[in-house]
Amino acid sequence: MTGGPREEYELRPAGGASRIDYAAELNPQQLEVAMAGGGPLLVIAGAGSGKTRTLTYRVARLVETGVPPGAILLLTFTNKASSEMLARAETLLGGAVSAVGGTFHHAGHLALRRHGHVVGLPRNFTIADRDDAEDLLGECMEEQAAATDKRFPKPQVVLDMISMAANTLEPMKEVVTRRYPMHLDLLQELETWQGTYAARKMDLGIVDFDDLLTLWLRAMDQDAEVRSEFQRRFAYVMVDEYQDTNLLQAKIVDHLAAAHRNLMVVGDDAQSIYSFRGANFANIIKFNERYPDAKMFKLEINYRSSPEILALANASIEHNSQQYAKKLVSEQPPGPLPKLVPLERPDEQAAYLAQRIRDLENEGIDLDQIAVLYRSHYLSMELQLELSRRGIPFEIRSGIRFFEQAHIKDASSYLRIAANPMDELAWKRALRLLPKVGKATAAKIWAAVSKSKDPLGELSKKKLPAPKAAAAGMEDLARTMQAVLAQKDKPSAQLEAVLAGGFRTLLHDTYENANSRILDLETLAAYATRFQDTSQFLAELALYSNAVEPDTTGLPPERRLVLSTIHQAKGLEWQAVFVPWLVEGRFPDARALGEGSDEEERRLFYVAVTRARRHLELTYPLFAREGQYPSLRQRPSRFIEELPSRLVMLVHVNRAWGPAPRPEADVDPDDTDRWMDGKSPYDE
DNA sequence: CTCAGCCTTCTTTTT
DNA sequence: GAAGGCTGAG
Repeated sequence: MTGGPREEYELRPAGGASRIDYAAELNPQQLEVAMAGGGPLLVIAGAGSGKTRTLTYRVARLVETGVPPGAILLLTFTNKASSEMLARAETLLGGAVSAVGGTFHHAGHLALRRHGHVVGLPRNFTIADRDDAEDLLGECMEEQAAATDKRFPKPQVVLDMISMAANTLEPMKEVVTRRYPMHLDLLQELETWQGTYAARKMDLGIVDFDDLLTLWLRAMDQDAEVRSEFQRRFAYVMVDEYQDTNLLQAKIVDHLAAAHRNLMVVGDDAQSIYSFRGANFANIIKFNERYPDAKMFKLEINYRSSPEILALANASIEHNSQQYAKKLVSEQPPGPLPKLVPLERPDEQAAYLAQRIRDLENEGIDLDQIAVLYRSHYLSMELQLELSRRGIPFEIRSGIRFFEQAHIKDASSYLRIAANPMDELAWKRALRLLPKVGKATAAKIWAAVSKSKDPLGELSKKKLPAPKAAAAGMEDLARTMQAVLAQKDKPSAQLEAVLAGGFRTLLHDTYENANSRILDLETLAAYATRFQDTSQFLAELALYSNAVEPDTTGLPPERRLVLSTIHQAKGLEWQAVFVPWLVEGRFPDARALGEGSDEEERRLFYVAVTRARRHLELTYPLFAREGQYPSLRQRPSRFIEELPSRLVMLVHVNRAWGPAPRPEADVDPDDTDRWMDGKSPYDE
């Protein structure tokens, strides 16, 4: 192994040959990072501090100093981040960079296609998305006579636990004790399900999202050849959003960098917001313990927000105890004070937001430069109604994902069967599309078919345990599958075959908007032409599950207001940002608080406010419905209460303003008995 | 056994 | 306002 750390690609000065004037285009802090040599580097990049720019210039710099682009591995958190960064590096260098970049899951997928056999995976494994995984786990649980038992948590919950164990590398016992103590009495069962679920996936040649990382790590752990191949291939490893990596990912990174130690991790501890899915805050906070010789850099100059907005952000995050000391300094001219706006009720809040959005638009701010960022998706309900009523166009970043829609998954299940005839989930999905075939019949047919070495061959035989009513459907399926198989590894043609083989008709029979769904599938087929391998195409579908819906209208994109969760807004910025629902229980979220300290929620608040460039407004309702209680006085969020009052401008909104005002004590007389049971902890 | 329709419930964040 | 559970008809 060419293990030689820094010898392998000795950094040489770019000299006069460089087409980039680094010193002119980067600030001194950024420049240091871009020009730093090899070895472990920790970059604390504050919000809006030009992190992507800095990383881009570093990639360019490495390439200019002789590192082959293919030897640079850039691991990111989202597909968007990696493609953006690579694209910018290419522009910078004026040519294809071909550095290897992508999400951890993407890299894990490529690694397993190559080396999966080391850990017992067949070459044609298929990827199960979250829904599939839940189904499969549900079946494992049912086999243990569990699903019907009401004591047992739902597969959804159990999968959360299994996933948490995988991502934190903790034994199930630890996960249950720490995060699900109410289920401790079920530990035995949970461990059994965990085991059968893992075994079942292996049998069927199915991997879930977590397996893409778990098995990748296992392959490197077990096989020195595999390990050193990665270490040789990627002489420089960079990790973006390091604060959101979990222990599993950290281990993978440690393996990759073990030989050469050319590891640069970039992140902002103040923006660590993914502990709910196992992110390990300690990865970044204690990086120096694992890499004592690491050099640390800080990017603290903020190019995005006004000093007023940063003052608020800095003041808020100060309440967290665990963090690297840093203070964002604004490069922007002074702006208006952030506004704090209490409203009477959620309806008034929505009306206020809509009105202010119109105001800002009239002041010359484009709609797509305005965002409403909320803690949880359901908090946008009233606002959506209000915006529709007023005809303000908006787009929601979240919700239904294109590739997760039923018709997309249904159609691709045929391709999955073709790629991996043992894919039980795909079989059942395809079978259940047939008339008169439901859960039970599908299971029977699968049981019969899966006994054979050639499940697909069984399909054409007439002996399957299908009811007479389903016979015609079975024939259709057999015929369609033949057509799909005939187009081996041409996913586009395969999709066309599915459509032609009765799926088009099926959609018309099932959905009112069949035509738009057919159009979706035709668009997908067009997109699929770039793949020469059905497995690759299917993996892409699973891994890019939140890719934006392809534009089938052909119309120019409208300028729209953005509605988004804060999680999805990370890394983005807008001229004006509204953060509604700042009351205890909603933001901070009651459930999230239950998991421990409020520091992650505060970081979420920090992320939200640092998205704003010039206008920031924080709003909350004084009264709101809570479950069966139609109107309870709300307590303003601690994130508001703890702010020094000089940092915000308190705005009082005339109650007569907005939609029809309601009586103060808005209690339905018929509901009073609910108030009588004395159980409400909220009475004030 | 399927499937439609009516019920309740409970609203987190996602590769 | 979606999704899951439950019921009853075919």
